[in-house]
Amino acid sequence: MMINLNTKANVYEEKLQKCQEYIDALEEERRKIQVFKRELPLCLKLVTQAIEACKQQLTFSDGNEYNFHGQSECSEQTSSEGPVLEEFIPIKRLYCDDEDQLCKKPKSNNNEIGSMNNDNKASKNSDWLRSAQLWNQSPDPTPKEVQYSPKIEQVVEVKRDVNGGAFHLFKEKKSQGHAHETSGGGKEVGAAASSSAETGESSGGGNGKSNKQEKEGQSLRKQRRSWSPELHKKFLNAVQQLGGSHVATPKQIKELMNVDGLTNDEVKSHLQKYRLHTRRPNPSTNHNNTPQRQPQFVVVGGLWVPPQQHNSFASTSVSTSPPPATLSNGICAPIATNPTNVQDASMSSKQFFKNPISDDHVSHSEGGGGVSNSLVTSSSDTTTASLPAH
DNA sequence: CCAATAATAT
DNA sequence: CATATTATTG
Repeated sequence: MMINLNTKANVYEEKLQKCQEYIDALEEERRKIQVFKRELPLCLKLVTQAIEACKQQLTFSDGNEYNFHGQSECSEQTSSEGPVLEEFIPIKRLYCDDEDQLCKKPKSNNNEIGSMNNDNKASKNSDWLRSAQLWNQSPDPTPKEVQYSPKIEQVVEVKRDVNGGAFHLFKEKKSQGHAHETSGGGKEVGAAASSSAETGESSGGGNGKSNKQEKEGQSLRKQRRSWSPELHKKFLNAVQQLGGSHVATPKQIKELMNVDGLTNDEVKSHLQKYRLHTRRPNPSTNHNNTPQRQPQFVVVGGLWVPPQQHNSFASTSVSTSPPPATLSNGICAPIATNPTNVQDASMSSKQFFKNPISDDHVSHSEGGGGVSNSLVTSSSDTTTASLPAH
């Protein structure tokens, strides 16, 4: 008898302990999502409720030992809230799964998404945050609501004049040594995270599914991609490496840039514009003796600078000779001098390649292969410059 | 309303 | 992939 009681008590103890552990786990969980309480208010609430419920179970269970379905209650709550949460599918999947699991919710919807590794939530969180990309910065001054699901993106018309801001920002940014790409990305994660990401390709292979709304295909044009200076810089680098805008092919460029979420079409389009602009931006200005050949600006390490300046610090002898002279005797001597490719830059278009950015070799450590864009890069490009082509 | 520029169609 | 056209945005 006593033995029996003893074991019973033991079992009970054990259950109590388990319950306590469960509560602990829940609390830890809550602590984790505390950070996202704005984004996941319901989730937080849910967990809190669960904790309370379990605690109550603990206290009450003193009297009636066996109503140990603390969990059942839990699941009840979950299920009750479940429907409400349906609208926040992504969140639920991402963050509330754990609870579902813990609660051993009977219905346990094993969606295909279930394949998602539920393991380290922490890393998942960061992943989620990391998905922010450098070109679409959502300035969204009101962080309170983040759009998690790309599906409702059309609702978020918000302001997309962000670019302007970005540009200014970069302009001001004298970027010293450090790569703003990474650091910036990391630092601004919070802000960037609120971005709705374009069509939702998202990074880390989140949803491979084409989330094209099955609505009328016409209505959704892809979100305009804003070519931030950073992005454009990468583009330039890629183009340079490939030996000029005319030989570079969109696909190659895209791959060289190694920017995820960037599509061929986007690169193509940008390349098109780039070519247009590099070709003969402003014929009228060119009425000097050396027509189109002599660039008004040369690019140095990604910088557009007036030739004089460039010469001044770039070279010694030839520099003094004015463009016309060089043309008469030699072919674009100055250009040759300048190792960096001289994209014919006569474009006077206001903004296209106005180069506020001073980023010499900021260019990274990207996985795609080191890009040394600096002066040493492609002297081969001089060929491009030298041959008038068109 | 126009120019610029990105997306899409050819 | 290159161009042409169309849509969108400032």
